[in-house]
Amino acid sequence: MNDNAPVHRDFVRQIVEDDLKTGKWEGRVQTRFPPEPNGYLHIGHAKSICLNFGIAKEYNGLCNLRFDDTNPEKEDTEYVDSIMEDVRWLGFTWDDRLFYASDYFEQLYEWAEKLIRDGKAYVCSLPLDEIRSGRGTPSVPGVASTYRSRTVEENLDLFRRMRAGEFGDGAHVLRAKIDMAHPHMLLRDPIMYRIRHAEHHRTGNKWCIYPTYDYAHGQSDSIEKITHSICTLEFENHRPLYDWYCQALGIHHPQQIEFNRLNLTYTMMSKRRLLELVKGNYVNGWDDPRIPTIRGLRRRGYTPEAIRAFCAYVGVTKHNAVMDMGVLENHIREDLNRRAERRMAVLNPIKVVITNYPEGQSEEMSAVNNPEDPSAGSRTVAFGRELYIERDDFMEDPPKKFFRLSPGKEVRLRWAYFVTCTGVIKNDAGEVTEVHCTYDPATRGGDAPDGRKVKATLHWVSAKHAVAAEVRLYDHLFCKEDPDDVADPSLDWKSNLNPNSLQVVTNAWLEPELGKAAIGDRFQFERLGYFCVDADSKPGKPVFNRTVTLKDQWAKEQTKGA
RNA sequence: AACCCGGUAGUGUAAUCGGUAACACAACAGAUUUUGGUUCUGUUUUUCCAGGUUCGAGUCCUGGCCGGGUUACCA
Repeated sequence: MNDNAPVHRDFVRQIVEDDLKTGKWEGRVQTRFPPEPNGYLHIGHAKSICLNFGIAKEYNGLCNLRFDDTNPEKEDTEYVDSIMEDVRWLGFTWDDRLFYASDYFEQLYEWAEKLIRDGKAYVCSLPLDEIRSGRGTPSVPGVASTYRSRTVEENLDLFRRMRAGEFGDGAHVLRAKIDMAHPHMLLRDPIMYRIRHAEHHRTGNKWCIYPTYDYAHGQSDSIEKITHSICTLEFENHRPLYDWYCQALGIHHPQQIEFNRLNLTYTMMSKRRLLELVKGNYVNGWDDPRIPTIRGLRRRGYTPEAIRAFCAYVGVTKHNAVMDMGVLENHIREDLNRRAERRMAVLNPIKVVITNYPEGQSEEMSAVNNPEDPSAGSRTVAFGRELYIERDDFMEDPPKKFFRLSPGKEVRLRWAYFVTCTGVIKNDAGEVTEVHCTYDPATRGGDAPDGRKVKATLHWVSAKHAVAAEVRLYDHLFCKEDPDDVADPSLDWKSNLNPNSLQVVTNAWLEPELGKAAIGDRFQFERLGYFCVDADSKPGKPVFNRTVTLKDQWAKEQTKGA
């Protein structure tokens, strides 16, 4: 995975390159990532972050981090802090270019007065519902507000008194005077300022009027001398307004470019719904490894490199697309396959007794840490008479394509010996509680001197030396590819939540080396998947999260039979 | 309904002023393998429809069809 690998130019980069060629912005490239601090960042934001910071880097430009904090009732410093942390974790830096739309409130206010003086804005005192109904419908033109013809002096006076706090919430708004019959609903005298006696997380109680997104965003871009204002498709309709404000004010006018937002199967990206899942305790916080937040993915064991590679892979276009979750999973597999050291762990243990191995004896077997990376070296793994293997790796009465252990069959124990199953012990219920085997001392290390082959290699741990652990197995958050796919109209998307999205294994056994792992460390548990050490780990009581399973040919084979 | 945007293998993308459809993943088959992992090889499947312009159209034009967005004092 090479972040600097030549990628084909998407349409946004083509625009940037064309502008560079024609000298439209004097050779400058300046972008920005403008989150509203009202929620945690998710992988959809990662796509936007990679695009904005990526373009700036590729074309010797700059990318600002700007908080779009124009709605005090929904925003909080908690979100500001988490967003900065997540952007940094993803591997991007804004140096000293950290801005807030709230930094521009005074300038925005002055520009509003200018629009009033130019006859392009007015104070409207209609109640909310009348403003709404007055706007008409897409097919029916709107009706001019009775306040549309107020004089400049009256508007200025009222607007200043709005700022001074003389009126209650909703008593007046400032509207742009555009065209009440415009086919674009957004251009039918949109609201620029509303009265909100609310404390803002940065400006405190200095203001009681706050600019709307449309009145603040383009001008913030303009103040920062942004060249390319890249946003998602749902703002396409807002571009005429963006352009109108810049033109009416006669200020630096960046180009707004819209791209398609990222959608993934089996999950969802809506901030509102993510908030609902967290507040409703459907998941355990914003860093729950099942949700697609940046910190959820981080806790799950994803690397910034894998996320960046994925974002580059998904591409940038203008039509809605839904990426298969499997593609994201493949990216973390690809990254971790190269980097993660191998270890052995048994999640669903069944005991194996090597009946011809001396009681009380044990030995150290040498195991390669990463076959993809010779420099990762090797470690030793304790072997003994009693072992645990995966319950799924033994079948008393196996189907034809089952290569693993069964009575009379010989398999290899990874890095140890060939063993042959000689029998089983069962409990009163008829369940197998112990598998008996004999080993071939000549196969130490896992190779048979006589050249004979086995069809399977199993992972194992020594019962006497193994470390106990909790392992959390994650699956898709939703049962359906599309969480909104609900047949029963009385149900909503939450009815598609996967009840088995978290499975906690409390009696897993790990090879001794894993007892030393530190929080955040990532490993491949051989034949099972990639796992990382969770923050809930305590000394002597490690907790692992499964990041993703390995591809599993055998599991696929079994689904076919079913 | 009006306005805006978009339709290329199953999925995501490419084909850069019109030049004869490709890449990745998935799927399937095989090889290799001390992980049923990795790696490698091969196979299947594509321009929404109908006209038009042209020697030639995924690309341009016209008309349909389908999908998404918008109709917040959210962003």
